[in-house]
Amino acid sequence: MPSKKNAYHHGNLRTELKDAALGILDEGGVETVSIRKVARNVGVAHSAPVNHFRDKKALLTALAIDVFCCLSETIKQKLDLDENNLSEKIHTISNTLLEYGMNYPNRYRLLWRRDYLNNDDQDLNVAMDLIYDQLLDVLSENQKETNVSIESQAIALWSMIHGYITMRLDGNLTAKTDEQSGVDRQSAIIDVLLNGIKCY
Amino acid sequence: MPSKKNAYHHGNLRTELKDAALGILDEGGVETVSIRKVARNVGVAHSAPVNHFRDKKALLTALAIDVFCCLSETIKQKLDLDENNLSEKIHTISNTLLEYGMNYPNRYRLLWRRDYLNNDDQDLNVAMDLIYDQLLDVLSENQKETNVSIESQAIALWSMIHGYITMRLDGNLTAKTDEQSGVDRQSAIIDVLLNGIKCY
DNA sequence: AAAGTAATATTGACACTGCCAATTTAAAGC
DNA sequence: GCTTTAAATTGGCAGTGTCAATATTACTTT
Repeated sequence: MPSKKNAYHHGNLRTELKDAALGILDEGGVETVSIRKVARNVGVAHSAPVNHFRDKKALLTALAIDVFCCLSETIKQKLDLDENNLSEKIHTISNTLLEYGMNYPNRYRLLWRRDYLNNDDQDLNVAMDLIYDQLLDVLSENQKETNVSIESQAIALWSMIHGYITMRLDGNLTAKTDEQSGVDRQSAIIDVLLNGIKCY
Repeated sequence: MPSKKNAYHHGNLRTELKDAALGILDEGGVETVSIRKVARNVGVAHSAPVNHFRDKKALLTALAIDVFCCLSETIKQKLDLDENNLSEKIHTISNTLLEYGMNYPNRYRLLWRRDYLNNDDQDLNVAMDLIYDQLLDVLSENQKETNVSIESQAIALWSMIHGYITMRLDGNLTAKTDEQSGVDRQSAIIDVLLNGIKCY
């Protein structure tokens, strides 16, 4: 039933709307996504989407869920790929997220634009937790005893990665190698977290 | 010359526009700020602001600059207050930023909404660097030799603080105390950065 | 003081937006 | 075959940012 061309009832309008919206999102960011433009690109009346997405937030939320799932799936695959040690796994997660953010900046940004999303959407929140849970899993492997909880470690890591990517995407930082160690900045800040600033 | 009431020429319209915009920003976030609404609140024609702010971005950029300056000034004062050691200074910066973010969530968010700001505005970028430079200054006090550069340490710290605040403001995290150490989460993640995750 | 210039505010308009209501069309269920 | 339901259409409303033309005031220069 999904293949009905030139029909009044489109058949798979929902999917096509998402695809079109994703295209517009990639192109110009979430601000440029308008329901009417999406409808226009699909070739359908400006009010047709309402049957599939209650409002603009519903459409964008659906996109964000897809992105979250895709992203956590990618991380999962990379982690499963080879049997790395703990610190390598952390670098892998960090690099995967950064790479995705650089490749799809507007998709990554959408994930955190809560003002454009239905924050109460349960599917969205479940999808968000997929990544955080992976961090928890990886950190749980650590045998060394620590002062603070695994949760705080995961939040510290998650915060740092997200903050760094955000700034990179916003153009506040540029891709550079660490002036001292010679590794790229992304790896350097992860190393800071792993080893500590160790003051005094 | 700033005091001219009931005059055709307002006198200090620019300042009043900023104040009104700040009020709307605080109330409902950057999305709810519209030039027309600002003009209405000030009691002036919908197109009057154009003489003082070229467009909406110019108005919001002016606000962001003020916020950045106010914020870095607050940090400066708190750091000068007493002669703390390095780790305490870092906690102070972190706490100050978080506190400001919790008190003025929409102002803090505005700082990073580069799509609403004139990114090329030089004053804005200078104001942004005020905070980062303070981080650099504090970290430069560290005597211990490190693997990575001060810059990477500052970026790591800045990223983590910003990422954490962002998530807190977005409701992805709630205020909690660390399950293990008993200190608040904000302090806990700073401690993670200071001491390191220490895996091997 | 008068005239001319620049700054500032007003009004009106345009194209765009999200959303809503009423309507038309097609599909599905009995 | 008829009814019900789903899906898409059209038209309209209030709101937006921005522009152009105009009116008003303030400042400068003579």
